[in-house]
Amino acid sequence: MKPAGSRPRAALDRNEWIQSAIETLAEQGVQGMRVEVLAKNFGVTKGSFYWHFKDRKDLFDAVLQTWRDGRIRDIEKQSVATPGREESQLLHLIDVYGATRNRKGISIELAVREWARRDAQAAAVVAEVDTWRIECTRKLFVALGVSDEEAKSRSLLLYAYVFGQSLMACENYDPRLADFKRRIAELIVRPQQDAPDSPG
Amino acid sequence: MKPAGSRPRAALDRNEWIQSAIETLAEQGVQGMRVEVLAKNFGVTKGSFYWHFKDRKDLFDAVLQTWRDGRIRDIEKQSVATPGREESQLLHLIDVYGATRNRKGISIELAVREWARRDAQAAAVVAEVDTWRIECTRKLFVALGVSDEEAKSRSLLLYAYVFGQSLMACENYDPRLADFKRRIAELIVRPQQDAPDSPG
DNA sequence: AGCACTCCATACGGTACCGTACGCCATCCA
DNA sequence: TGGATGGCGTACGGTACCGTATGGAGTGCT
Repeated sequence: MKPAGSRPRAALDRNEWIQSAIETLAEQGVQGMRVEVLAKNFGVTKGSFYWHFKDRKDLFDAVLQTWRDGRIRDIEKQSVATPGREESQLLHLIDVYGATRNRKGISIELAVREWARRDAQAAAVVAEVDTWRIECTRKLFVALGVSDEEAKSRSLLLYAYVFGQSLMACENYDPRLADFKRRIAELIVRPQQDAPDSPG
Repeated sequence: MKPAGSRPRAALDRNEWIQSAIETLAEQGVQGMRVEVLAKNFGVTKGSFYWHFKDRKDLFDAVLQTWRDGRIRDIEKQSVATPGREESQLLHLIDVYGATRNRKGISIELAVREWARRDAQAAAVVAEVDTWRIECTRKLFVALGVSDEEAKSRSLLLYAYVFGQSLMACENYDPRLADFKRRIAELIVRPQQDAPDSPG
């Protein structure tokens, strides 16, 4: 039995390094995942790191795979179609990526995509995740009765919008921003523009 | 009169450093703008750099201001409303940011926004540019006859979409991708969903 | 007790940077 | 023709890293 909470320190495993690296990735980008800095955050030296990992690239690969697996699980969990509730499921999806909450998840997303712009492996992982996501929302749209083309288009728009939104700095543009976002979400999700809603 | 094309090398000025730094920014991100690397690209040493700039931050500030000024000029140029052509102007805007051409401009955009996520000054510049852009497209939408709220919402959607699009890796998702993008652009720009277009 | 194995510390060499101090050459100006 | 100044090279100290080599404390096994 291991001395789980003893003073010196519990032994680290690969996964703790990976989780810590992902947090650093979110905060500082790829370049921020530095061996000696991660080690210092744990209160150990890099001797420990090089016990668990061959080199820095080994950590990078593990981070990418861990992110990929987590995303795929999440996507499947969030996109199981519940007949009759597809529209609110889509709206919920947009809301989840809405930057105010889930700040950490968004940061990781952006950091990985930034990474992908300059690294082929990361780009491949992002492509895989994107394809999964679009496929799942496409099914939700199809369940709403739109054509396949329309469903794919709207899925693309949905994800491009949510990611692009988190890139923009418009918090102070208009106090009614939350209303605007609701309006946009409905424009994306509604198969047909119909009812004009009056203020009040 | 300066010896403009003499063999040794024409003297550099601040602006050449700044332009080179912006290219590096697009390719490698903020961390890539390194004094000694930029100098080596010019075939000089950093002695030259520190003649033109106080320090690295001085270059960073200049890069941000240069980008800001260029964007503001571009936005004004692209968004002068031509009565009766507002819809095609908006479609053209979406097209310009369409990643396939204008690759360099997009790279700079993304790099600056990545920068802005971790630097308050950059964030302020991005906020300024975003506000300008949204304001200009808002006017175009208003000229199309939609309400102020709708115009602001669609402007937000438009820019979030184009930036988000360049973050995604979906080139191989479907060969009809170009069609999808056209469809999306029209969904964003059209004040009212109306005519169902049949295939063929 | 003795040994192996796990996990980490220490120490080292090497690289890529930042910023500064200072020197050198060309040009312009009186 | 000499002195000021613009523009850059050279050299240095310092820091923050990566990766390796090796030692050493703790634990389990026999």
